[in-house]
Amino acid sequence: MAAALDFQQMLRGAGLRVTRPRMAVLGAVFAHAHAETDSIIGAVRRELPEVSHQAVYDSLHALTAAGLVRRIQPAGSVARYESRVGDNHHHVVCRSCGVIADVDCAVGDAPCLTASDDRGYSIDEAEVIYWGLCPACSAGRAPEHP
Amino acid sequence: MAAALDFQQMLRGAGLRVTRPRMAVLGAVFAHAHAETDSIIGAVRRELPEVSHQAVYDSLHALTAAGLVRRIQPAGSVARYESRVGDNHHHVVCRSCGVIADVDCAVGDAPCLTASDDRGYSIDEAEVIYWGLCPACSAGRAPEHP
DNA sequence: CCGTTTTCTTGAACCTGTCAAGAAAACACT
DNA sequence: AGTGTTTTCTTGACAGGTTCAAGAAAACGG
Repeated sequence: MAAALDFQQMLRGAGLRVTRPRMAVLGAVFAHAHAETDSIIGAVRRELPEVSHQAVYDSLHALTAAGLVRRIQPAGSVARYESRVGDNHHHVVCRSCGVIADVDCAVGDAPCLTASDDRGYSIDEAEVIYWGLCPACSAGRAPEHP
Repeated sequence: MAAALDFQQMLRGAGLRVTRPRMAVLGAVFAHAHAETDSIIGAVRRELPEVSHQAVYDSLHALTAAGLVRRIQPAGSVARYESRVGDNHHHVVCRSCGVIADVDCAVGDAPCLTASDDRGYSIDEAEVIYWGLCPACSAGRAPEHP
């Protein structure tokens, strides 16, 4: 777990101003992987009860643009954020309850970055999402999100 | 391009009732690849001016559930639909103008369907989205969607 | 042709997320 | 430290895509 000082350095290193809301948002994203915006707002407010949701949205945008966090949004889901950036991992999403888990890239370092025919696009990222059922849901147990 | 009779058979084959809105929606999805919901509503109304958007949403859900069309929704985009199903192709999305193109799967038939570590999930689909710039946008020309 | 079931119409609501204006805070410089 | 400039946060309203709910209409089986 990264500490307050680390977050501060991360912000400065990315050329961003250090503010309480940003520190709290960064902490929330590191503490809760794949958290949706609403959860992040909740987590931030436990530390700083007065932050506006707008501040959280702005912070998340700034952090995403700076590459400190990554935004993921599987179809049918709201935006989620995670702190693992730059390590080319992918995600498994449960069709039933929506839970997301990380999956390291099957093929190596930057594998999928080449399409068979790139259609003339200049590709800079390959995103892989595996769809299926999480262990709990495939076992027939009640999903987290009924 | 598939004709009305084909659509009718597709619906029946999938155990769905044949209704005018569904026929029109199916036709619209086949005619316009990667069309967003709004465009589909427009296309359907050119044929059946009185359909409600709700009927289109319901039809799209039914067709998607039946596997006749596929719903795709890259992050930051609204829902889009396509008629190529079951052939394991993927998509390139332009970061600038949002245009989507099809890409045949690089590795073969059902390649990416195996994650290095599936985390206990029972995976049934691997979705790959390549992000980059389309030829027009990377050439610096004005994007379609300024 | 009739009854049952599914689907469509109508109209309203919801929920993320964004826009806009001013107040407050952070940083650079002295 | 103090000050000025720039960025960021607060407040409040708003937007667009999608869903919910109730009743009317249409499709299908017999």
